[in-house]
Amino acid sequence: MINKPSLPQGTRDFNAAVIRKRNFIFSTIKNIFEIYGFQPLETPAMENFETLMGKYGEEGDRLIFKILNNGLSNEKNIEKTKAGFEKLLEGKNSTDITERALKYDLTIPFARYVAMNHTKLTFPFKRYQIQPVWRADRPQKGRYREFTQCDADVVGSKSLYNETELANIYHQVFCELRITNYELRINSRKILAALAEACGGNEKMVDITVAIDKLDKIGIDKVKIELEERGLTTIQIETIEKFLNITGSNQQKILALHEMFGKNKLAAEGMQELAFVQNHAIPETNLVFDFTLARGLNYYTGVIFEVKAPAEIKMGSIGGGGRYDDLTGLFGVNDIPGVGISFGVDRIYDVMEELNLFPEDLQIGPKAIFFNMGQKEVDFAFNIMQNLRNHGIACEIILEEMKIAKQFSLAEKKNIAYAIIIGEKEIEQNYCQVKNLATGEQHVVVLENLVEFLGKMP
RNA sequence: GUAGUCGUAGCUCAGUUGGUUAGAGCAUCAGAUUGUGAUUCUGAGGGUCGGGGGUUCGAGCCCCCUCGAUUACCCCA
Repeated sequence: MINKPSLPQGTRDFNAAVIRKRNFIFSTIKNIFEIYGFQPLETPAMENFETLMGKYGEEGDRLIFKILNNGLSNEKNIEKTKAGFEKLLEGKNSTDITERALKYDLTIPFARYVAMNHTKLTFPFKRYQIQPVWRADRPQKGRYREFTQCDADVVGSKSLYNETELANIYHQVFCELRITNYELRINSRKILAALAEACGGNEKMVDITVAIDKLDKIGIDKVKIELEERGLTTIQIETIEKFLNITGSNQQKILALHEMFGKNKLAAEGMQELAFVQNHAIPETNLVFDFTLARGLNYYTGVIFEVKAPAEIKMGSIGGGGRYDDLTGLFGVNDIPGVGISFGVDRIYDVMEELNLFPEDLQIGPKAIFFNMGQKEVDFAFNIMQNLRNHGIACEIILEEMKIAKQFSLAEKKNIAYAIIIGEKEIEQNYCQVKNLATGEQHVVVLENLVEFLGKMP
């Protein structure tokens, strides 16, 4: 009994039409990365499990796709396998069962790469990376188990100009994709740290940020309840509420924050960072200071970014990133600060599809197709076709005999621009009919001139 | 990991309180029509009703399990 074939949950096949649209996004992003001086890097689909473990928080670890070791049932491994499995059942991980995992993002593998190669790299080192990543998350709208990230990171530079450049990359990419009303939210972890300090200490930072990050979604009252559940006192919650009530323009927000934190050093630094980015960057309609922005990943230390899709689309963030002081420290190489951003191509695709933003001329097939007017004619046309191909003109020939009407609809489905008809008469008199399939216009072209003719036609 | 909704032809969907052999439109194929895409007409093929089990004289419909899709939560791009 043969089962119906299917795909693993959350994965997709991409047909030609989809790939052309995806490539449009990829090439737009890639070009701009290159213009800003970033160089490409690719890393393996899988990493050693230990490389990824513990880098994304508890929730993140749960979502890493683990790869089962080979040879588990091999006699000499069987004791180890059993012991390892016992550990798994206790909720622990065991390298006796899994030594490798699919990569979860591009940042940690990049940090691993930098740590491994830091003696050979020239700093500041700028790389971009466009590759699929995998997460064992439950799929839903805009969420896939296999999706592609486009990252750009600079390591070995503390300059805030990097943040500014990255903000401008976001702006330039989204303008080119015509997602003009995207929103780039930025915050600084230092401001959040200052808030945590004002609320009884750094160890409260995670609790506070996780809760206030949800303000948009669940509202102030529920945030307060969550803060209470997380052990914050009433006075501390009042402070946080005051913090969350800061609204207005970016300028007004800074003023209010200034008033609230006074001379607090961390807060002042954070505000300075945000102001710096704003002064060198993009329109305020796109750049929004958002002090509630936290971002889950623990390794961020300075400015953090998150890109929101246009408000009319219900979609999570379509990009994110931030500054990390010591990412490679996780791999034993200290003092390499960095900052990076990421584009979520799959979500950008969904947004563009919904807003109908893809250019119409992306769907191009071969330029010409030779109709089948009989076996002898095919034989003749084949050589003409090869000559076109040798001149770089994409074309094909219909090898099966079929009715003319069908040949036309076939050509149309393949998005082919021109039909070339060579029948008995044409062979005798050394010409062909070239029909523009979009307009219906038909030309008589002498065979010697066909390359030149098609070369000139759009 | 938790919860809701859904699953009938290639696609979009009908299908009565459970009742004969499960339907339509579109698409496909063949013919009218052996050198120009349309229209029209005629005909044809196509279904383990997601899968398994149960209740029943009888299940596409009711019950249980399971798989998949989708949406939301958690978290995230």
